[in-house]
Amino acid sequence: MSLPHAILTALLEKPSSGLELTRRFDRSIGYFWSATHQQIYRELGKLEAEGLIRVLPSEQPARGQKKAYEVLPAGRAELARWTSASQDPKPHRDAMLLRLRAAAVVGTAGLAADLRRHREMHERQLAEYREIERRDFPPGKDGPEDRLRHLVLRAGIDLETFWTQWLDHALAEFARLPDTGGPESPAVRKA
Amino acid sequence: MSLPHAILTALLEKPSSGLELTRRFDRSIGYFWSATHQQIYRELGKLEAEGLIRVLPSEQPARGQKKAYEVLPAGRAELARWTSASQDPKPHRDAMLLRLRAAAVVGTAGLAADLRRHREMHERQLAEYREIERRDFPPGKDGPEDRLRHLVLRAGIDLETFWTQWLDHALAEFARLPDTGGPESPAVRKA
DNA sequence: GTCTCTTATGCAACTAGTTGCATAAGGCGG
DNA sequence: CCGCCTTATGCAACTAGTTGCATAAGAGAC
Repeated sequence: MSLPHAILTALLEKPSSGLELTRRFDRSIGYFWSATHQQIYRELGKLEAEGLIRVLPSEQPARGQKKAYEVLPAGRAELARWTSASQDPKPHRDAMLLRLRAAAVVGTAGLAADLRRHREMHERQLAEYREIERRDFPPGKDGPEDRLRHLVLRAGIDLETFWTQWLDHALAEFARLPDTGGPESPAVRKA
Repeated sequence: MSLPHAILTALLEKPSSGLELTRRFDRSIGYFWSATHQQIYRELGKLEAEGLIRVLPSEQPARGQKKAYEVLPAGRAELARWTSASQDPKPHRDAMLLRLRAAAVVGTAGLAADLRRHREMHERQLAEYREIERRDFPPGKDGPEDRLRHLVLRAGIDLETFWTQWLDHALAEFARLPDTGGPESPAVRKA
Protein backbone atom coordinates (compact mmCIF):
# COMPACT_ATOMS: atom_id res chain seq x y z
CA MET A 1 0.00 0.00 0.00
CA SER A 2 2.28 2.74 -1.25
CA LEU A 3 0.28 5.10 -3.42
CA PRO A 4 -0.45 7.56 -0.61
CA HIS A 5 3.27 7.63 0.19
CA ALA A 6 4.18 8.20 -3.43
CA ILE A 7 1.81 11.17 -3.42
CA LEU A 8 3.20 12.54 -0.15
CA THR A 9 6.71 12.35 -1.58
CA ALA A 10 5.65 14.13 -4.76
CA LEU A 11 3.84 16.85 -2.79
CA LEU A 12 6.83 17.40 -0.53
CA GLU A 13 9.03 17.82 -3.57
CA LYS A 14 6.52 20.40 -4.81
CA PRO A 15 2.92 21.24 -3.83
CA SER A 16 0.64 20.47 -6.77
CA SER A 17 -2.91 20.04 -8.00
CA GLY A 18 -4.35 16.65 -8.95
CA LEU A 19 -3.64 17.17 -12.61
CA GLU A 20 -0.08 18.32 -12.02
CA LEU A 21 0.49 15.21 -9.91
CA THR A 22 -0.95 13.07 -12.68
CA ARG A 23 1.53 14.56 -15.14
CA ARG A 24 4.43 14.08 -12.74
CA PHE A 25 3.38 10.45 -12.26
CA ASP A 26 3.52 10.06 -16.01
CA ARG A 27 7.13 11.22 -15.87
CA SER A 28 9.59 10.67 -13.08
CA ILE A 29 7.66 9.10 -10.21
CA GLY A 30 5.56 6.88 -12.44
CA TYR A 31 8.69 5.14 -13.65
CA PHE A 32 8.58 2.98 -10.55
CA TRP A 33 5.10 3.71 -9.21
CA SER A 34 2.48 4.42 -11.84
CA ALA A 35 -0.99 5.77 -11.11
CA THR A 36 -3.95 7.06 -13.07
CA HIS A 37 -5.59 10.40 -12.37
CA GLN A 38 -8.57 8.70 -10.75
CA GLN A 39 -6.38 6.90 -8.28
CA ILE A 40 -4.67 10.17 -7.50
CA TYR A 41 -7.84 12.21 -6.99
CA ARG A 42 -9.33 9.51 -4.78
CA GLU A 43 -6.18 9.26 -2.73
CA LEU A 44 -5.90 13.05 -2.38
CA GLY A 45 -9.40 13.02 -0.93
CA LYS A 46 -8.47 10.34 1.61
CA LEU A 47 -5.22 12.02 2.58
CA GLU A 48 -7.04 15.30 3.15
CA ALA A 49 -9.72 13.58 5.23
CA GLU A 50 -6.98 12.00 7.36
CA GLY A 51 -5.36 15.37 7.94
CA LEU A 52 -2.07 14.50 6.22
CA ILE A 53 -2.38 17.13 3.49
CA ARG A 54 -4.46 20.25 2.93
CA VAL A 55 -5.57 22.47 0.10
CA LEU A 56 -3.31 25.45 -0.33
CA PRO A 57 -5.28 28.58 0.48
CA SER A 58 -5.59 31.38 -2.14
CA GLU A 59 -7.33 29.53 -4.99
CA GLN A 60 -11.08 29.02 -4.54
CA PRO A 61 -12.15 25.38 -4.74
CA ALA A 62 -14.82 25.61 -7.44
CA ARG A 63 -15.11 22.71 -9.83
CA GLY A 64 -12.81 23.00 -12.82
CA GLN A 65 -10.51 25.24 -10.75
CA LYS A 66 -7.00 24.31 -9.84
CA LYS A 67 -6.77 23.01 -6.29
CA ALA A 68 -3.20 22.64 -5.07
CA TYR A 69 -2.31 20.54 -2.04
CA GLU A 70 0.56 20.75 0.43
CA VAL A 71 1.76 18.24 3.02
CA LEU A 72 1.00 18.87 6.70
CA PRO A 73 3.42 17.92 9.50
CA ALA A 74 1.40 14.77 10.20
CA GLY A 75 1.86 13.76 6.57
CA ARG A 76 5.60 14.27 6.69
CA ALA A 77 5.78 12.22 9.89
CA GLU A 78 3.74 9.41 8.31
CA LEU A 79 6.00 9.36 5.27
CA ALA A 80 9.11 9.24 7.47
CA ARG A 81 7.59 6.39 9.47
CA TRP A 82 6.70 4.42 6.34
CA THR A 83 10.08 4.99 4.74
CA SER A 84 12.02 3.65 7.68
CA ALA A 85 9.68 0.75 8.51
CA SER A 86 10.80 -2.72 7.49
CA GLN A 87 8.84 -4.02 4.49
CA ASP A 88 8.88 -7.26 2.55
CA PRO A 89 9.24 -6.99 -1.20
CA LYS A 90 6.14 -7.94 -3.19
CA PRO A 91 6.63 -10.90 -5.53
CA HIS A 92 7.16 -9.91 -9.16
CA ARG A 93 4.71 -10.67 -11.89
CA ASP A 94 6.12 -10.83 -15.38
CA ALA A 95 3.75 -11.84 -18.14
CA MET A 96 6.52 -12.17 -20.75
CA LEU A 97 8.34 -14.82 -18.72
CA LEU A 98 5.04 -16.61 -18.27
CA ARG A 99 4.48 -16.54 -22.02
CA LEU A 100 7.89 -18.06 -22.63
CA ARG A 101 7.12 -20.84 -20.25
CA ALA A 102 3.78 -21.38 -21.95
CA ALA A 103 5.59 -21.40 -25.30
CA ALA A 104 7.63 -24.36 -24.10
CA VAL A 105 4.32 -26.26 -24.03
CA VAL A 106 2.14 -24.80 -26.79
CA GLY A 107 4.78 -23.56 -29.19
CA THR A 108 6.69 -20.40 -30.00
CA ALA A 109 4.63 -19.24 -32.98
CA GLY A 110 4.29 -15.45 -33.08
CA LEU A 111 6.26 -14.81 -29.94
CA ALA A 112 9.52 -13.60 -31.48
CA ALA A 113 7.83 -10.54 -33.00
CA ASP A 114 6.60 -9.43 -29.59
CA LEU A 115 10.00 -10.07 -28.02
CA ARG A 116 11.46 -7.70 -30.61
CA ARG A 117 8.76 -5.14 -29.91
CA HIS A 118 9.43 -5.27 -26.17
CA ARG A 119 13.12 -4.91 -26.85
CA GLU A 120 12.45 -1.69 -28.75
CA MET A 121 10.27 -0.38 -25.93
CA HIS A 122 12.93 -1.05 -23.33
CA GLU A 123 15.50 0.61 -25.53
CA ARG A 124 13.34 3.70 -25.93
CA GLN A 125 12.77 3.89 -22.19
CA LEU A 126 16.48 3.53 -21.64
CA ALA A 127 17.20 6.45 -23.98
CA GLU A 128 14.66 8.55 -22.08
CA TYR A 129 16.27 7.75 -18.72
CA ARG A 130 19.70 8.58 -20.11
CA GLU A 131 18.37 11.92 -21.32
CA ILE A 132 16.95 12.66 -17.84
CA GLU A 133 20.28 11.70 -16.30
CA ARG A 134 22.14 14.05 -18.63
CA ARG A 135 19.71 16.88 -17.87
CA ASP A 136 19.14 16.46 -14.11
CA PHE A 137 22.44 15.09 -12.87
CA PRO A 138 25.33 16.96 -14.44
CA PRO A 139 28.77 16.24 -12.87
CA GLY A 140 28.70 18.94 -10.19
CA LYS A 141 25.24 18.19 -8.81
CA ASP A 142 25.80 15.72 -5.98
CA GLY A 143 24.35 16.84 -2.68
CA PRO A 144 22.83 14.09 -0.49
CA GLU A 145 19.36 14.43 -2.06
CA ASP A 146 20.84 14.39 -5.55
CA ARG A 147 22.82 11.25 -4.78
CA LEU A 148 19.71 9.41 -3.61
CA ARG A 149 17.60 10.49 -6.55
CA HIS A 150 20.41 9.62 -8.92
CA LEU A 151 20.65 6.18 -7.33
CA VAL A 152 16.98 5.58 -8.09
CA LEU A 153 17.39 6.74 -11.68
CA ARG A 154 20.44 4.47 -12.03
CA ALA A 155 18.25 1.52 -11.03
CA GLY A 156 15.90 2.43 -13.87
CA ILE A 157 18.75 2.76 -16.36
CA ASP A 158 20.39 -0.48 -15.31
CA LEU A 159 17.10 -2.38 -15.34
CA GLU A 160 16.25 -1.27 -18.87
CA THR A 161 19.77 -2.17 -19.93
CA PHE A 162 19.28 -5.56 -18.32
CA TRP A 163 16.03 -6.28 -20.13
CA THR A 164 17.36 -5.08 -23.46
CA GLN A 165 20.27 -7.49 -23.15
CA TRP A 166 18.15 -10.33 -21.85
CA LEU A 167 15.72 -9.96 -24.76
CA ASP A 168 18.67 -10.02 -27.18
CA HIS A 169 19.74 -13.25 -25.55
CA ALA A 170 16.22 -14.67 -25.79
CA LEU A 171 15.96 -13.71 -29.45
CA ALA A 172 19.29 -15.39 -30.18
CA GLU A 173 17.95 -18.52 -28.50
CA PHE A 174 14.76 -18.29 -30.56
CA ALA A 175 16.81 -18.16 -33.75
CA ARG A 176 18.09 -21.66 -32.94
CA LEU A 177 14.61 -23.09 -32.35
CA PRO A 178 11.91 -24.24 -34.79
CA ASP A 179 9.39 -21.36 -34.88
CA THR A 180 6.37 -23.61 -35.17
CA GLY A 181 3.44 -24.69 -33.06
CA GLY A 182 5.92 -26.07 -30.58
CA PRO A 183 7.54 -29.35 -29.61
CA GLU A 184 4.53 -31.57 -29.91
CA SER A 185 1.87 -30.09 -32.15
CA PRO A 186 0.64 -28.17 -35.12
CA ALA A 187 -1.30 -25.86 -32.75
CA VAL A 188 -4.14 -27.93 -31.26
CA ARG A 189 -2.94 -31.48 -31.19
CA LYS A 190 -5.54 -33.73 -29.59
CA ALA A 191 -8.56 -32.19 -31.34
CA MET B 1 -4.97 -10.85 -16.92
CA SER B 2 -2.63 -13.81 -16.88
CA LEU B 3 -3.53 -16.02 -13.94
CA PRO B 4 -5.78 -18.34 -15.97
CA HIS B 5 -2.95 -18.76 -18.49
CA ALA B 6 -0.44 -19.48 -15.76
CA ILE B 7 -2.78 -22.21 -14.53
CA LEU B 8 -3.31 -23.63 -18.02
CA THR B 9 0.46 -23.81 -18.50
CA ALA B 10 0.92 -25.56 -15.18
CA LEU B 11 -1.86 -28.03 -15.91
CA LEU B 12 -0.43 -28.82 -19.34
CA GLU B 13 2.92 -29.52 -17.76
CA LYS B 14 1.12 -31.87 -15.39
CA PRO B 15 -2.57 -32.35 -14.45
CA SER B 16 -3.02 -31.42 -10.79
CA SER B 17 -5.46 -30.67 -8.00
CA GLY B 18 -5.92 -27.19 -6.55
CA LEU B 19 -3.56 -27.86 -3.70
CA GLU B 20 -0.88 -29.34 -5.92
CA LEU B 21 -1.12 -26.25 -8.11
CA THR B 22 -0.80 -24.05 -5.06
CA ARG B 23 2.41 -25.81 -4.10
CA ARG B 24 3.79 -25.56 -7.61
CA PHE B 25 2.98 -21.85 -7.62
CA ASP B 26 4.99 -21.54 -4.42
CA ARG B 27 7.93 -23.05 -6.27
CA SER B 28 8.73 -22.68 -9.93
CA ILE B 29 5.82 -20.85 -11.54
CA GLY B 30 5.29 -18.50 -8.63
CA TYR B 31 8.78 -17.10 -9.13
CA PHE B 32 7.37 -14.88 -11.84
CA TRP B 33 3.62 -15.24 -11.30
CA SER B 34 2.56 -15.74 -7.70
CA ALA B 35 -0.92 -16.74 -6.61
CA THR B 36 -2.65 -17.79 -3.40
CA HIS B 37 -4.72 -20.95 -3.11
CA GLN B 38 -7.94 -18.92 -3.12
CA GLN B 39 -7.08 -17.29 -6.39
CA ILE B 40 -6.30 -20.68 -7.83
CA TYR B 41 -9.49 -22.39 -6.67
CA ARG B 42 -11.60 -19.52 -7.93
CA GLU B 43 -9.86 -19.54 -11.27
CA LEU B 44 -10.14 -23.32 -11.61
CA GLY B 45 -13.90 -22.91 -11.14
CA LYS B 46 -14.07 -20.29 -13.88
CA LEU B 47 -11.89 -22.25 -16.28
CA GLU B 48 -14.05 -25.32 -15.79
CA ALA B 49 -17.23 -23.31 -16.34
CA GLU B 50 -15.76 -21.95 -19.58
CA GLY B 51 -14.96 -25.44 -20.78
CA LEU B 52 -11.18 -24.92 -20.92
CA ILE B 53 -10.35 -27.57 -18.33
CA ARG B 54 -12.18 -30.50 -16.75
CA VAL B 55 -11.96 -32.67 -13.68
CA LEU B 56 -10.07 -35.86 -14.33
CA PRO B 57 -12.46 -38.79 -14.01
CA SER B 58 -11.71 -41.59 -11.48
CA GLU B 59 -11.65 -39.64 -8.19
CA GLN B 60 -15.09 -38.74 -6.78
CA PRO B 61 -15.55 -35.03 -6.17
CA ALA B 62 -16.61 -35.05 -2.51
CA ARG B 63 -15.38 -32.18 -0.39
CA GLY B 64 -11.98 -32.79 1.12
CA GLN B 65 -11.23 -35.19 -1.74
CA LYS B 66 -8.52 -34.60 -4.26
CA LYS B 67 -9.92 -33.24 -7.49
CA ALA B 68 -7.39 -33.18 -10.33
CA TYR B 69 -7.91 -31.10 -13.47
CA GLU B 70 -6.66 -31.52 -17.01
CA VAL B 71 -6.64 -29.08 -19.92
CA LEU B 72 -9.16 -29.54 -22.75
CA PRO B 73 -8.35 -28.76 -26.40
CA ALA B 74 -10.15 -25.41 -26.09
CA GLY B 75 -7.88 -24.56 -23.17
CA ARG B 76 -4.76 -25.42 -25.10
CA ALA B 77 -5.98 -23.31 -28.02
CA GLU B 78 -6.70 -20.36 -25.72
CA LEU B 79 -3.24 -20.60 -24.19
CA ALA B 80 -1.61 -20.71 -27.63
CA ARG B 81 -3.67 -17.69 -28.69
CA TRP B 82 -2.70 -15.71 -25.59
CA THR B 83 0.97 -16.64 -25.84
CA SER B 84 1.33 -15.42 -29.39
CA ALA B 85 -0.83 -12.30 -29.03
CA SER B 86 0.97 -8.97 -28.78
CA GLN B 87 0.86 -7.57 -25.24
CA ASP B 88 2.15 -4.38 -23.66
CA PRO B 89 4.27 -4.77 -20.55
CA LYS B 90 2.64 -3.57 -17.34
CA PRO B 91 4.49 -0.74 -15.61
CA HIS B 92 6.65 -1.88 -12.69
CA ARG B 93 5.93 -0.96 -9.13
CA ASP B 94 8.87 -1.01 -6.78
CA ALA B 95 8.26 0.15 -3.23
CA MET B 96 11.97 0.15 -2.33
CA LEU B 97 12.80 2.66 -5.05
CA LEU B 98 9.89 4.76 -3.86
CA ARG B 99 11.24 4.66 -0.32
CA LEU B 100 14.64 5.82 -1.50
CA ARG B 101 13.06 8.72 -3.27
CA ALA B 102 11.06 9.54 -0.15
CA ALA B 103 14.27 9.30 1.87
CA ALA B 104 15.73 12.07 -0.25
CA VAL B 105 13.01 14.29 1.27
CA VAL B 106 12.35 12.99 4.79
CA GLY B 107 15.70 11.43 5.62
CA THR B 108 17.45 8.09 5.47
CA ALA B 109 17.02 7.06 9.10
CA GLY B 110 16.43 3.30 9.45
CA LEU B 111 16.52 2.55 5.75
CA ALA B 112 19.99 1.02 5.52
CA ALA B 113 18.98 -1.91 7.73
CA ASP B 114 16.13 -2.81 5.41
CA LEU B 115 18.36 -2.46 2.35
CA ARG B 116 20.68 -5.00 3.94
CA ARG B 117 17.76 -7.29 4.73
CA HIS B 118 16.52 -7.13 1.15
CA ARG B 119 20.02 -7.84 -0.07
CA GLU B 120 20.06 -11.03 2.00
CA MET B 121 16.66 -12.08 0.65
CA HIS B 122 17.76 -11.60 -2.94
CA GLU B 123 20.91 -13.54 -2.26
CA ARG B 124 18.93 -16.42 -0.75
CA GLN B 125 16.60 -16.46 -3.74
CA LEU B 126 19.58 -16.45 -6.05
CA ALA B 127 21.07 -19.46 -4.29
CA GLU B 128 17.74 -21.28 -4.65
CA TYR B 129 17.57 -20.56 -8.38
CA ARG B 130 21.14 -21.75 -8.84
CA GLU B 131 20.26 -24.97 -7.05
CA ILE B 132 17.27 -25.47 -9.36
CA GLU B 133 19.48 -24.80 -12.36
CA ARG B 134 22.02 -27.38 -11.19
CA ARG B 135 19.28 -29.94 -10.58
CA ASP B 136 16.99 -29.37 -13.58
CA PHE B 137 19.37 -28.28 -16.32
CA PRO B 138 22.46 -30.47 -16.32
CA PRO B 139 24.74 -30.01 -19.40
CA GLY B 140 23.12 -32.66 -21.63
CA LYS B 141 19.52 -31.55 -21.17
CA ASP B 142 18.84 -29.06 -23.95
CA GLY B 143 15.86 -29.95 -26.09
CA PRO B 144 13.71 -27.03 -27.31
CA GLU B 145 11.45 -27.10 -24.25
CA ASP B 146 14.45 -27.26 -21.92
CA ARG B 147 16.08 -24.32 -23.66
CA LEU B 148 12.97 -22.16 -23.20
CA ARG B 149 12.49 -23.11 -19.58
CA HIS B 150 16.17 -22.56 -18.90
CA LEU B 151 15.92 -19.12 -20.50
CA VAL B 152 13.18 -18.20 -18.04
CA LEU B 153 15.18 -19.48 -15.10
CA ARG B 154 18.20 -17.51 -16.35
CA ALA B 155 16.10 -14.34 -16.22
CA GLY B 156 15.38 -15.09 -12.56
CA ILE B 157 19.02 -15.76 -11.79
CA ASP B 158 20.23 -12.66 -13.59
CA LEU B 159 17.57 -10.46 -11.99
CA GLU B 160 18.46 -11.58 -8.48
CA THR B 161 22.12 -11.03 -9.30
CA PHE B 162 21.21 -7.59 -10.54
CA TRP B 163 19.35 -6.60 -7.39
CA THR B 164 22.03 -8.00 -5.11
CA GLN B 165 24.62 -5.88 -6.86
CA TRP B 166 22.41 -2.81 -7.03
CA LEU B 167 21.70 -3.02 -3.29
CA ASP B 168 25.43 -3.30 -2.64
CA HIS B 169 25.87 -0.16 -4.66
CA ALA B 170 23.07 1.59 -2.75
CA LEU B 171 24.56 0.56 0.59
CA ALA B 172 27.96 1.89 -0.46
CA GLU B 173 26.27 5.18 -1.34
CA PHE B 174 24.51 5.21 2.03
CA ALA B 175 27.83 4.81 3.80
CA ARG B 176 28.88 8.18 2.39
CA LEU B 177 25.69 9.94 3.56
CA PRO B 178 24.69 11.30 6.97
CA ASP B 179 22.29 8.68 8.38
CA THR B 180 20.01 11.21 10.04
CA GLY B 181 16.53 12.58 9.64
CA GLY B 182 17.55 13.81 6.24
CA PRO B 183 18.77 16.94 4.50
CA GLU B 184 16.51 19.46 6.16
CA SER B 185 15.14 18.19 9.44
CA PRO B 186 15.27 16.37 12.69
CA ALA B 187 12.19 14.37 11.55
CA VAL B 188 9.28 16.84 11.53
CA ARG B 189 10.64 20.26 10.76
CA LYS B 190 7.88 22.83 10.52
CA ALA B 191 5.86 21.70 13.56
C1' DG C 1 -14.29 -43.86 19.99
C1' DT C 2 -13.16 -39.16 20.21
C1' DC C 3 -9.64 -35.49 19.92
C1' DT C 4 -6.50 -33.22 17.32
C1' DC C 5 -3.53 -32.50 13.28
C1' DT C 6 -2.89 -32.35 8.44
C1' DT C 7 -4.68 -32.21 3.88
C1' DA C 8 -7.86 -30.22 0.78
C1' DT C 9 -11.44 -27.18 -0.78
C1' DG C 10 -13.90 -23.17 -0.66
C1' DC C 11 -16.83 -18.59 0.62
C1' DA C 12 -17.04 -13.69 1.86
C1' DA C 13 -15.25 -9.43 2.60
C1' DC C 14 -11.83 -6.33 1.73
C1' DT C 15 -8.08 -3.51 -0.71
C1' DA C 16 -5.96 -1.95 -4.85
C1' DG C 17 -6.03 -0.67 -9.48
C1' DT C 18 -8.44 0.16 -14.15
C1' DT C 19 -11.90 1.77 -17.39
C1' DG C 20 -15.50 4.46 -18.99
C1' DC C 21 -17.92 8.28 -18.54
C1' DA C 22 -19.73 12.89 -16.58
C1' DT C 23 -19.25 17.58 -15.33
C1' DA C 24 -17.72 22.29 -15.26
C1' DA C 25 -14.83 26.39 -16.38
C1' DG C 26 -12.34 29.09 -19.65
C1' DG C 27 -10.52 30.24 -24.15
C1' DC C 28 -11.12 30.82 -28.92
C1' DG C 29 -13.16 30.83 -33.72
C1' DG C 30 -16.49 32.53 -36.46
C1' DC D 1 -23.22 34.42 -28.30
C1' DC D 2 -22.82 29.72 -29.70
C1' DG D 3 -20.37 25.62 -30.53
C1' DC D 4 -16.11 23.30 -29.72
C1' DC D 5 -11.58 22.27 -27.61
C1' DT D 6 -8.64 21.93 -23.66
C1' DT D 7 -7.97 21.83 -18.79
C1' DA D 8 -9.36 20.05 -14.48
C1' DT D 9 -11.98 17.32 -11.30
C1' DG D 10 -14.56 13.58 -10.12
C1' DC D 11 -18.17 9.32 -9.71
C1' DA D 12 -19.42 4.48 -10.58
C1' DA D 13 -18.62 0.10 -12.01
C1' DC D 14 -15.52 -3.31 -12.85
C1' DT D 15 -11.31 -6.54 -12.50
C1' DA D 16 -7.58 -8.40 -9.90
C1' DG D 17 -5.51 -9.80 -5.79
C1' DT D 18 -5.39 -10.50 -0.51
C1' DT D 19 -6.93 -11.84 4.07
C1' DG D 20 -9.54 -14.22 7.27
C1' DC D 21 -12.21 -17.76 8.18
C1' DA D 22 -15.19 -22.14 7.48
C1' DT D 23 -15.80 -26.85 6.24
C1' DA D 24 -14.90 -31.66 5.61
C1' DA D 25 -12.26 -36.06 5.30
C1' DG D 26 -8.69 -39.04 6.86
C1' DA D 27 -4.77 -40.38 9.93
C1' DG D 28 -2.82 -41.19 14.17
C1' DA D 29 -2.61 -40.50 19.38
C1' DC D 30 -4.19 -42.23 23.44
